[in-house]
Amino acid sequence: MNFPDNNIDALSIDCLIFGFKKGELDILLVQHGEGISKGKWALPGGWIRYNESVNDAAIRLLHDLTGVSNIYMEQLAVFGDVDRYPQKRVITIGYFALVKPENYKLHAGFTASDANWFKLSEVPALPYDHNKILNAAVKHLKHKVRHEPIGFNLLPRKFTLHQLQELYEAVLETKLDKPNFRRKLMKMNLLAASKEKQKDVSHRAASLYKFDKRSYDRLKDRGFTFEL
Amino acid sequence: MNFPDNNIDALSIDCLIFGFKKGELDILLVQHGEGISKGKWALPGGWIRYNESVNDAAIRLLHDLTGVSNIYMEQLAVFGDVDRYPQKRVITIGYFALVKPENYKLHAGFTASDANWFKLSEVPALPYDHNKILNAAVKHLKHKVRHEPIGFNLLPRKFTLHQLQELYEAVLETKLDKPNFRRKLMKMNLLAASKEKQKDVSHRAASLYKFDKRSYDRLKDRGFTFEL
DNA sequence: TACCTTATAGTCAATTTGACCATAAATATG
DNA sequence: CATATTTATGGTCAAATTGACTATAAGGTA
Repeated sequence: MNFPDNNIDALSIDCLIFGFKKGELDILLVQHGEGISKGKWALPGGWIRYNESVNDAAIRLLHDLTGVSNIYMEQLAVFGDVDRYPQKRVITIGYFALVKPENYKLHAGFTASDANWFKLSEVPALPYDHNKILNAAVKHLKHKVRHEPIGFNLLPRKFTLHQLQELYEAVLETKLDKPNFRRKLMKMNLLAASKEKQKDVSHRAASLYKFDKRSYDRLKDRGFTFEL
Repeated sequence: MNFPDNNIDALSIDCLIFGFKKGELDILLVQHGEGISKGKWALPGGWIRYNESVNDAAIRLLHDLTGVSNIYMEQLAVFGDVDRYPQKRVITIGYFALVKPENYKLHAGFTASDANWFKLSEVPALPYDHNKILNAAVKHLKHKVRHEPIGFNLLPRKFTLHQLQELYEAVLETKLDKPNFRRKLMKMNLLAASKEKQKDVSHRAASLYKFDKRSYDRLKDRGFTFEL
């Protein structure tokens, strides 16, 4: 098939890129340089090219922003209210992504005034229906994190159990009991202990673990479902 | 805002309408009357009008087929591969819907040769990427039915615990222990017993229950989550 | 060395689960 | 009409899991 390389201009993609740092969830926003909403922070997004799949478009957009290409990503939802965008009818597909701290740096080409991380608690008023989209994404994250082992995508490749607990506490907005949390996670057999320990802490160093995707896939085949 | 009343022709909706009868899941398909795939059974779908929201378009399409307007419905996903549709680039939004047996009759205007229910196990090869979309929908149903009380949307308003169990057995493709299933569901406090009993059975009649959405909403506010 | 601080291990009662068995209520049959 | 048959509904019991804690270990720092 051979399509001209132009855009489908009624259909856009908006990215909901979450990060986790200092015990808080972050979201990546960009500053609009032109148009009606100039100067406003908004969800990063773009147009789908005529000869690329919707998923490929999302991958491309996420890569352009973060420089990372194997990022955790999934469709969130389509937002298609008639008046969500001014002047013309634009339907957008929200893409939900989670990035690890090691990929936190923005891609070359972006400066802090172009694109930046915002604590979820400090997100300003966004243009269009972007606040609504963000709320839907947060709700999705809260739900999904309890039913599938995706939280690891917000942590470094190697992490301590305490870091993992802090993540869940931040996402679910609740406190968890340390020994119980630990016991539950360990019994699932999803974490592979590495020989390494935490460094540069002024107290006993915790063991570092990795999420063991192999084990998870095996368990899932046998009917296991992650629940927290 | 005032838009011309034409279509956004790069974007369609396809509906995945599930039903449940005789212990088996059904899916509603329509027969194409024109075009390349003439005579083939396919997912029912249509175009989004320029002046209606995407959700409204889905509601309209579902109503046109089933005659029902308060049907359980949610977005499934966007399917946007470049070559999913012949000749031109069409991106489609899958809508997932569940209908109760009392709404099983097709809307006037459709005959059995236009639109019909197919057992999931007897679905023919469908055009475009419709089999892929259907598979995604089945997977979604299997997952969601365990984490949210949506199964009731496939049963009559009043149902027996055994009917409910049969539904879960069909969806999850597994056998469940009757007394345990019963105990678990009852303890959730989501089912309101009606005074009525099953009729026309040649054995002890079972009590009929209704799903109590009020209770569920109250419980959910207090942090309850449905798990099966 | 004493003393923080956090990691990690263990205890115990209460609850939930899984695998059953028992009884009840209705129709069907001889 | 008694008895079999069928499904509903109610229990039991050991095993596993959870929730709320307490205890000890392993570093650092004063």
